[in-house]
Amino acid sequence: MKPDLPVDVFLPGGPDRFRSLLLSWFDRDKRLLPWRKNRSLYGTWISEVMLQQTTVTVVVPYWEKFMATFPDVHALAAAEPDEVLSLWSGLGYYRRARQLHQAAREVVSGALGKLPDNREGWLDLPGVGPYASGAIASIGLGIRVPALDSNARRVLTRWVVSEASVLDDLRPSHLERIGALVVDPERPGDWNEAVMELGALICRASSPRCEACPVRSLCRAGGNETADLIPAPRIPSGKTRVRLGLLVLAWRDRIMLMPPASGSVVVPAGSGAPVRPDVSGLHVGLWGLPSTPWLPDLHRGRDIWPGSIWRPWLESLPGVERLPGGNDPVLLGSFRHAITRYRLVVQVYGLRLPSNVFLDRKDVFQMTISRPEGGISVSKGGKQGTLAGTGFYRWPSTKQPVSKLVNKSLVIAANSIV
DNA sequence: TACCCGTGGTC
DNA sequence: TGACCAAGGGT
Repeated sequence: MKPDLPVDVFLPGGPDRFRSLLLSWFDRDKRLLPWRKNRSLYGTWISEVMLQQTTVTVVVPYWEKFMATFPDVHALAAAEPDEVLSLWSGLGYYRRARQLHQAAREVVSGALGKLPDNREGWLDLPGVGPYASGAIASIGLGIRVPALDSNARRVLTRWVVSEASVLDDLRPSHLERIGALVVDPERPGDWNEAVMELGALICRASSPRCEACPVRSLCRAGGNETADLIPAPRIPSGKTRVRLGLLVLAWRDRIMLMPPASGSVVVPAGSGAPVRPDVSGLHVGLWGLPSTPWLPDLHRGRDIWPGSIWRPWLESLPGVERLPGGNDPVLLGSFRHAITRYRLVVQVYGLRLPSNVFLDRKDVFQMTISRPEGGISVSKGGKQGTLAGTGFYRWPSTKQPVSKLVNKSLVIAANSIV
């Protein structure tokens, strides 16, 4: 793998044959995805951002709802940040939503006044990097540029490298060059999609289906039956074990949420007071359940977060000096969850406050969830609305009852806490 | 450069 | 249950 080797050594079988086989397969076997019908530049942009590190099946419903709510860049730019985040709730990587919204506003208020018509223009927008700018320019604008995501890198690497021992010789710059050379001049967008589709369906990271591959006859790794060794596996990074408690504080027909950390949270930090669930940049801009701080899980299996730790804070609320059943939340259960580099053990506590306690203190809780028929609505700063206008962090749904308590069934939790 | 940022599916 | 990974970008 030397950079001065002839092109046909870099491109086994030659680019024309490779393109022809792959595009024919793509035309026949490509998935019918919502953003592939009635293509638009805007819709392509939204899909590319949502698909970053996120699987297709997860993205589909989010994309459809997003497009229905914000059908064009003007609608998106005119939205409140909270509305955009709410449509992202559950999708993860929430910075994408904030940057998408910011980019829309830059587009609308910028000199151009419309979406960029070249790759460089896209690259200037927040949240659009080397890959996404190439994908949008080729798929949405028909410009002949590569779009090298992890799928494409894997496909190209296996195509040109037969064994793991020479992987070190294939530098990133070589891969970039190969990627740029091989883009189909007539159908650049279809080409980039085809390479990614092959990587997603056939040339998978684990257990590649070489027997079903349309370009197997040209593929060095496939021919050598070494595809599962290429490219080299990444070095895993360690997970930090963390334990935390969540408080489901029910009052009347409501569950308490705390406002985004960027807002004015008057609850004093320190002993006993609930905090926002975000830690060092996680869940920025989202509302969330009151939480204990995240602390190292040094005592596995032990209940080191008794619900009583919130007692001082609870007793500071008006009318909560002494509750009939005591001021200590009860442990409802626990679940495990992983967020990027953290492995969490989450213990969920519940406490129902008597309905005659007055809790409409905007300086403590700025939003609560209530439960009308047909959905969840919120009161926020005294105004009624629906949850489809407020982003909040949803803990992952599992089949465990406890997890349901803190997710889509917050309503149930409100009624189940006695 | 190596981290950091979420979530859900798969084996 | 846990490791791996998916249409990456920002710092």
